[in-house]
Amino acid sequence: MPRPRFRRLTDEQQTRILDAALDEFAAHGYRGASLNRIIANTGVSKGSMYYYFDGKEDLYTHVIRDGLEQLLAEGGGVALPAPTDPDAFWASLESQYLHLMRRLAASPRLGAVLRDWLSGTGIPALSSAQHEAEQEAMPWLTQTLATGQAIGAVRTDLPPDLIIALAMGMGQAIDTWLITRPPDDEGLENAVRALMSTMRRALQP
Amino acid sequence: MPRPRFRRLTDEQQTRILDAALDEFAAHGYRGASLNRIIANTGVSKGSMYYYFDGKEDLYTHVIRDGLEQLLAEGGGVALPAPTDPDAFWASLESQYLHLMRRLAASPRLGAVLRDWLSGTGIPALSSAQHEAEQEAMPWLTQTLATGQAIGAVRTDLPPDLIIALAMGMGQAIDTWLITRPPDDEGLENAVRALMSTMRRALQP
DNA sequence: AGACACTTAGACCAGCGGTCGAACCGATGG
DNA sequence: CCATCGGTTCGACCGCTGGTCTAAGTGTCT
Repeated sequence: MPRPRFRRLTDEQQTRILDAALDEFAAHGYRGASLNRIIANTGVSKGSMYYYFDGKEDLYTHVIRDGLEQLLAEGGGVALPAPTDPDAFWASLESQYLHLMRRLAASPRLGAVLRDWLSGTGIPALSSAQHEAEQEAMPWLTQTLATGQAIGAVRTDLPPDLIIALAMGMGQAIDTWLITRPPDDEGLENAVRALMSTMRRALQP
Repeated sequence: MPRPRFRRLTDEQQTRILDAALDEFAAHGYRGASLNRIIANTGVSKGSMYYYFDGKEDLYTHVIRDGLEQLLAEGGGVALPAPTDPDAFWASLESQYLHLMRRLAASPRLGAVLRDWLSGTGIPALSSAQHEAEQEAMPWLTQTLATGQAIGAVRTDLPPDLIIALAMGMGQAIDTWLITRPPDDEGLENAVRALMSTMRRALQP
């Protein structure tokens, strides 16, 4: 989504800009972030920044997409060998979720910015960023849901998007709850286990 | 939370200001709202506004608290005669929740501003507003949870605040899901029923 | 009448996201 | 060798934001 010009910069310049942006967005969220500060930390001029990106939202979208890609790329996104019974399905989900949470815990800046993005569903100015980046995660969600339903692991008496919304809502609840705790790995594992069993109670047929 | 001076204004002036604020906050959320616009619509001068309120956040907090109070006052907050068996507990919860949602559907401005407030948990600038207004709803939540656990309607193997977080997360999921639908009353009733049964699955012992 | 606290008013501030025209740079063509 | 022309860089500038501050009004009590 950045102008193609941006991709023509040297990698060093690109990462320099994206890094400054990630810093700022992670520290202050979308609305609190100052594009001027990002620009100052980058060293590039304002005119150049607006030459590369359409504006603040465009830059934000790019940071989010980049982060999601990076997060899902490493084995998180590709489906494991399709489970054929409910137990295996939920176990696989749990391990994937744990994997995801571990990666998020390992890169706090990315975690902060993604959480900010997730919570900002209602901000109208960001609807395009929303749409843009949702394409990154949605296919995985719907497909996982579909296989879950196909093998009888997930109930079919609710609209699919409602099921997804419920799952995401519970996940977010656990996530924000976890943030307030000391994030040792054992606690994380327990929380994820608790979440998945609770989710299974709610979402199985 | 407004300065005491504000309460000394005539009721008409107070509602004039609060109404303009509600309008603006409902239309643009906290961050998108323009205090200058509120001031212009109010007719009062900037100096006076800052004489009554500490600033934007203070005004927002007051609007939220006022709205919550108003929402919970009319029979929503007071506990029904304490149910003594799980079925009654969940049924009572369902009816209260339905009542709440109906009232929210009936006053869209209040709904908009409360949703904005709920989703903005992460905004650090609003943490005080958060704290302030949470006092309004928290006691009811914890007490309801406690009675639910006492009569065996709610599981006790998870930390109480986690249970509350999960319930709120599911509620929010349903809520935002509902917003995208045509909000006829029958649909609302079905959604609430689905939510409460799902919540019960997840949260009962 | 004078003093005093309360209230109102709006000019002013730094910072925001975003725009814009001038300057710079390397390649191309006469 | 110079002119020209896209692509790129730059920072002054714009209208707006939330917030501050001082000066002027207003009412009341001595």
